[in-house]
Amino acid sequence: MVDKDQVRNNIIRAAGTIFSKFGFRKTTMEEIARAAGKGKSSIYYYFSSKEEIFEAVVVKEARTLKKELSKVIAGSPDPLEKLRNYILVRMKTFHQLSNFYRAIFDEGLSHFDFIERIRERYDKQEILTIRSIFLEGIKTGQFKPEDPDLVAIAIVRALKGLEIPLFWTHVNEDVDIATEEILNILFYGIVKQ
Amino acid sequence: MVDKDQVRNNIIRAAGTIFSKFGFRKTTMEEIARAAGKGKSSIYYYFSSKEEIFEAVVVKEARTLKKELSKVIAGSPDPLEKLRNYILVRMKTFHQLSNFYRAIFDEGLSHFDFIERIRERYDKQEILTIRSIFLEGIKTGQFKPEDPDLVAIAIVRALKGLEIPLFWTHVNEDVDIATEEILNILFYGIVKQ
DNA sequence: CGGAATTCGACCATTATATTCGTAAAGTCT
DNA sequence: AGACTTTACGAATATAATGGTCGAATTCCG
Repeated sequence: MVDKDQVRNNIIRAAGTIFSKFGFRKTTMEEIARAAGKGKSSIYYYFSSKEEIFEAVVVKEARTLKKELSKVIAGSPDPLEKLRNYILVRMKTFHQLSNFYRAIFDEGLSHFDFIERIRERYDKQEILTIRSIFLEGIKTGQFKPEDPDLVAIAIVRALKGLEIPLFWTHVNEDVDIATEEILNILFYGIVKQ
Repeated sequence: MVDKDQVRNNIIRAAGTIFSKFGFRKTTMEEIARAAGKGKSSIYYYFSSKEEIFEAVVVKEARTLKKELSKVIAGSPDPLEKLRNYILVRMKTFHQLSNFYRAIFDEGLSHFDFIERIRERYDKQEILTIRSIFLEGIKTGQFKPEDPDLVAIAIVRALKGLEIPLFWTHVNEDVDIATEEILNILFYGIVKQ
């Protein structure tokens, strides 16, 4: 009982790396089991279905990302730095997990209601976070005193816009550059001069 | 007739990127077709099977690698540079195509006889190339006058050794470092001082 | 027009795969 | 040790995915 969670976590970790490489559909229980060092049937002792494993992985991944972003934000007192680092880390993570997240958007995979929920909650949180950074920046006089709600939403939309080519084309290398580019444009348009 | 080759190449290119991401097994005809902008059945007008497409991709990829390596070797007159660059480029390419090549080694996929043939020919060629560079280096006095055949084979084996963890673990980032490391060790043991 | 080249939807046969189940092995407690 | 619980897995199954075929439609081109 005590290390059932241990094994569960192990499975989640193993499954995570495979999902992130091949997405939901192309990942088989066989592979997950092998990567976790167990027989295929044994997995069902810990999870009732492939979807449940996927859900666990998504939840864990979301939590990790959230933690990482918090750390980044706390890392610098300068709102400008904060915003820059936040966006950079967020894009990098999404980039790494492109296959993984593609599974979420791909085809009929969107009928995973728990994903919709996570996604929605995440979007709202992200808007709030950016809004808050932006507000700080207004206070310090570094950002123009625009409506923070509108600006936050605009930025989130821009980031979402970056996801699309990120997940569908295979020209992944360009994304980092594109992100930097967008960041610069964003700042030149946002920073009070 | 004239742009049948055009379409064929297009299919090969499309299939190549998918194979390189997911390997032979996980890549479906449906995906290849979609990526090539054709219906699934239409693909069979140009290729008689999935294996045939795979073969075409492998051949093309091998040709590209060969060309790139030739260029690198011709690029520098210094045997030491040559060897270093050769190994670097070779490892980088194999690294990028890890999924792709994994398909070759995975499970029962090795009964693709044409792959065996390519592989064998490639290994022999590689030994000759390295041997030749090493001989140059002996002439210039930069390498110890060891038996070039044995040294070449040893190096090729070392490179092959690097492939294994390269293709099977997921800690891919470490490989570049590992390669550099090996290169340094190799040179410190090889370069006359 | 008329025939050849090209495309594709519908279909089939086979395979792959998620999940179940019965049972074996490994602990655990008394 | 023996009974009882937890954990593991091989074999079996039902279903979905997929490679490949075929004939009909569409486009090309003289």
